[in-house]
Amino acid sequence: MGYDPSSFPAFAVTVDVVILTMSEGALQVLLVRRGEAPFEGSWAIPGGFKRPAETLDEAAKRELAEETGVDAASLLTQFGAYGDPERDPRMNVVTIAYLAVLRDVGAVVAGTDAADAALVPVSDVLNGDIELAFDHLQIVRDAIDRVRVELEVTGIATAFVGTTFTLAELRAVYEAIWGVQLDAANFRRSVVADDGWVIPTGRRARPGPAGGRPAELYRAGRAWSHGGPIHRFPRTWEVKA
Amino acid sequence: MGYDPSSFPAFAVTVDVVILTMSEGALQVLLVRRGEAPFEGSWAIPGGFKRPAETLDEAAKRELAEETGVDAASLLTQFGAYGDPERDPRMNVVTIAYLAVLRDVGAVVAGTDAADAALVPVSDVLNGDIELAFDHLQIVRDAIDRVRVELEVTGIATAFVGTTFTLAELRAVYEAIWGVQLDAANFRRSVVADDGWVIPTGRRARPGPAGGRPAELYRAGRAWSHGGPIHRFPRTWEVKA
DNA sequence: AAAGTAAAGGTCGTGAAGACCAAAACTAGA
DNA sequence: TCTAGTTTTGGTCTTCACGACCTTTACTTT
Repeated sequence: MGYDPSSFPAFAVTVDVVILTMSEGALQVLLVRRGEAPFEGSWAIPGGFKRPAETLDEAAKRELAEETGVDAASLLTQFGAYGDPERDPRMNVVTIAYLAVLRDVGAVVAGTDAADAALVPVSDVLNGDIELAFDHLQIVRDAIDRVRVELEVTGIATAFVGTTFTLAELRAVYEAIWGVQLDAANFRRSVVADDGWVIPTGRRARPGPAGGRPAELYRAGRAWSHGGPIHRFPRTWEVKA
Repeated sequence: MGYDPSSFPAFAVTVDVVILTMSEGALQVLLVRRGEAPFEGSWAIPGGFKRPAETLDEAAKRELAEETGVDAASLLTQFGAYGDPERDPRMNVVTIAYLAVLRDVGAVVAGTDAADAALVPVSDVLNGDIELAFDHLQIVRDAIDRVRVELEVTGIATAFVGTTFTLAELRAVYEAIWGVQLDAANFRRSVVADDGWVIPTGRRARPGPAGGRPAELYRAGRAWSHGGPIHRFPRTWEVKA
């Protein structure tokens, strides 16, 4: 690497966080309304400059805390870097994108550096109903792609629900993110067969307003480094090229 | 995002490429010997500064071409960003890591900005027999992790072999990367059942020096966006936490 | 010609996944 | 209190993917 250490192209480095949660049966993303140019007034995913003394992971954790008040997310993973020269009209900015999964945050607190913040359904973002600043639409798309495979390959699903949950709630996570319908009985079998992933508490949940047999309450057990209990794709795979 | 566009922390941004190939039945990584401090004389993965006018993908493609002469790799994917403040003793450097897969490159040409270059078995790197500069050991580890799941989840295996190959060669890719033994008959069944992934050419390969029935030659068909034909994990999954 | 080797093809048993049905346990309303 | 509706939970059955293992085919070398 033959270069002069003192003369290198300088870039701004930011960390952006796609914060996902389940709310009202749908997958939601936390957006902030930009308070200044460029893209003043439009929605964006929260983020900010990396500080010279912190790591990327620390920067992501800090941004998440500033925006939501949550200091420890259920999950916070880096999933991509974006550095197109024109992605920020002001200057050359390289951003490292993180995916955060939170159990439903009731009241979203607007962070220190955002004029406004809101949870919006990801479907509204993906189909273009809500326009995002910069290349944030692409970043959100990539985040969704990531969470979809993460759901299959790790035990990430429990990160979306509370500390105690019913199997129906857990099933709703898969159904919302994958956009499929899962058989309740078969789902239960797969999940409890995966010994240790969910642990029955012995307590039961109150049935909803429609009645029905009260569901058993579970809590999250161990996570998986590779291989979750539920799989999509009946065995027909999609073609890329 | 309340910041002053003119006063932001400046970083150096580099792109590093982990170049993998199969050679002599083992997974190999391309390393360059550093010609200057720091870590002068030790091995590193090739990389260099991102230029202000190019995208990250373009920078990776350029680095790959500079180092190997190959202008179009079978595969070139971004898989991680590294930005620890102390990762480079001279200054604050954020690097974006790419994974490149090449069919066996016979003669490795030392690039313009490297004193020396060589293919070394990844096992020698992973077990510490070969020490790498900076945090490049971690980067190579992550690259291997990535290629292992990519192998299962996409049709990436054909990127390691030539334009025409036998099923035994293809099977060797899986066996080397996953460190497993696969039954030749079952492997064949899985692969050809995945209609369109490999296409028989009708021609046959010359048997090796040990003799044996000549194998049919195949060429790569379409790739997969998700879901390859071969799966590891007999059904026992590893625990993370 | 005989022995050796690797590819290719077959068979069989196990087990996972999905479709579908039935029972259990609650709510709401008559 | 009784009945209808709803949801969870449990059961059965079929299908099919996967791995273990064996046989046949087509070449090599001696």
